[in-house]
Amino acid sequence: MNRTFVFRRHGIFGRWQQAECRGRRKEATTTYTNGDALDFGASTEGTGTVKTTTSSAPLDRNPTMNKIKLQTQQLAFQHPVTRNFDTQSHSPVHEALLRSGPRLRNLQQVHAHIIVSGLHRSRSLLTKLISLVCTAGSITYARRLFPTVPNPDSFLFDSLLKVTSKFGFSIDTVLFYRRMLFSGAPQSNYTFTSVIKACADLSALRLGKEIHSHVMVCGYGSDMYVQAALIALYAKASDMKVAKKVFDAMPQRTIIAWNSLISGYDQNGLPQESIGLFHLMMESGFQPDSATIVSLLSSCSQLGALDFGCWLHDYADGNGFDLNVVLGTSLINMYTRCGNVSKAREVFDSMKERNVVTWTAMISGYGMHGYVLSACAHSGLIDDGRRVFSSMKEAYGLVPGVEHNVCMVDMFGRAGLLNDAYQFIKKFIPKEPGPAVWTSMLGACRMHRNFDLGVKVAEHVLSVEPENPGHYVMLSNIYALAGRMDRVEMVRNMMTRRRLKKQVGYSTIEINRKTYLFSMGDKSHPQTNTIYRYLDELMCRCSESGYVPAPESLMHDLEEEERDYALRYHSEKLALAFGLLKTNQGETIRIVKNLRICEDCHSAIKHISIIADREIIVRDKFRFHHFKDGSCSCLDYW
DNA sequence: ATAGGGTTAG
Repeated sequence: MNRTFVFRRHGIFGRWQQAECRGRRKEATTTYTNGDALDFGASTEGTGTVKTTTSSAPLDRNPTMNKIKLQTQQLAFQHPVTRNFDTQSHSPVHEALLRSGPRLRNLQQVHAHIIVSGLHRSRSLLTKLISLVCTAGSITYARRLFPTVPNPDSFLFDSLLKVTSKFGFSIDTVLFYRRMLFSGAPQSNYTFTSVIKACADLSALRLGKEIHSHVMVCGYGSDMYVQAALIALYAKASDMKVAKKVFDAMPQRTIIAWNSLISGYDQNGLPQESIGLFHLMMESGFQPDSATIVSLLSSCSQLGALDFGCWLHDYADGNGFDLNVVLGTSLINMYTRCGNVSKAREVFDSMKERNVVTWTAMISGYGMHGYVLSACAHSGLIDDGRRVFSSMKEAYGLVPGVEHNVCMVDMFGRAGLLNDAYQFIKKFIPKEPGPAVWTSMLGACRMHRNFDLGVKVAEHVLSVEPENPGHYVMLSNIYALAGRMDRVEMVRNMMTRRRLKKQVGYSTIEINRKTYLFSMGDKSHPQTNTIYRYLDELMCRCSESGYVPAPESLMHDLEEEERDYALRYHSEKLALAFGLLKTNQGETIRIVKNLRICEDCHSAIKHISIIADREIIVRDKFRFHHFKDGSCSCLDYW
């Protein structure tokens, strides 16, 4: 049977995408012949897709090997062969190997040199060659070289596992490990760090657990390197409980183990836990390094915790951490996502090296703050948008994904070009557009009060995703705006019947590096009375200056909070009142909301920015709102 | 004969 397995790693943290960035696009997809099953008798698991196609393995026609044969002949012709079996580091072949570095062209020549020198059975030279070839990005070359090595030993396997896992050829790591088991070469603690890392990159939990049992059997259960790798494995496979268990069982912890766990919490959407663990780490006498800082910056981004983020920036500066691409990009993300674009730009300008991630962070930062999209209502920019979209495919050969389609519909929708949005869906999205696209369309209908189209779209979305409470809320809002209260009631009943609950809305505000959380009608804060009294006072003054509360029909606005509560105790208003009380005149107020800001709050905060004479920045689920002197940076498009 | 590990950005 000629079956070939094609594995394609995807997901944002995928190593193979990184390989593409480094210009190793060719290797982003690798093929495996069917002799190499992935498992050890049990089935495998992973987030990647493993699909089977039928084709013959073209290994014999490998052009690289042909080239080598040719070069070997040429070399033999040009130079008289001097046989030298000396494999010390001074041998000319070995020297050449070290000199060539991870460059494929040079390595091919050295390979030829090895063969003509009769050293093709030297395990040490071949081990080094395979490692370098793999570092140069050619896994196919490495796979071809491996069978030519006589009696592969543990050292060879360890090197292979290390280099393949390091450069993202995770499946090869697993396959070579399997061969290692069959060959009888004993595993070392080095073996396991590489294999576990490969499993982590594949998010292969079951396979990882199997390896974990091998670790225990071989007696490396308390090796700190292996343990750190295991923590990262469980963290990447979203099993934080086991990750913590491994961590707790460590006889002596290392900064790497701390970092693994901290980043694990962060990447599993638990930024509070990640920061809490950091404090614990400091108390245990460990100093954060740049990896710690980077993970914590990401946690700050999630929380919108600017003060803590600034503290981390100062820490990195004060301890002479190098502002490399990773740290710089993390800082840019932290600053934009915590509401300070100009600081982000400062970091961006001071960076020595920038890559596509860095640029994307800066550009999307501007986008979130409305420096790009707020002007979308002008048709000139709509044309720009169209041009950019078509250039994606034509100039860059990129296939538009769901996110790009959503952006286009969103752009048309904001500008009120509902027809264009609809036409775009019909024309550019071949199959069923998917719920995200329709949701965007639905939002546009609501924003521009197009009831007929809105109802039609909502009903369609409901049929596609009957489990998503957001759609019901949106539909009921559209009915409410149209004054069809009977229909509103009907939709609400439908939700109750299907036992669907709306997402709970909350807002956070950071004061003196501490984050405070408010939910609607929240009375848990010790200073609740003061906060409510101050908020009442603020709202009165708003009304005096012309603020009109949103009509009753809007009380259950968007997908958030209970309508039974008065609008004035929405979480963002509570957080704002608290913030005004706790900060000094002239300080900017920053609030983060987990859902979209409601229309009533949006208009109230515009008034409050005048009354309290403050700049107020609210980050909602999608973008930033900068309130100043009675207007908002989103120009009421949101 | 042979070096060496685990953690970090969207």
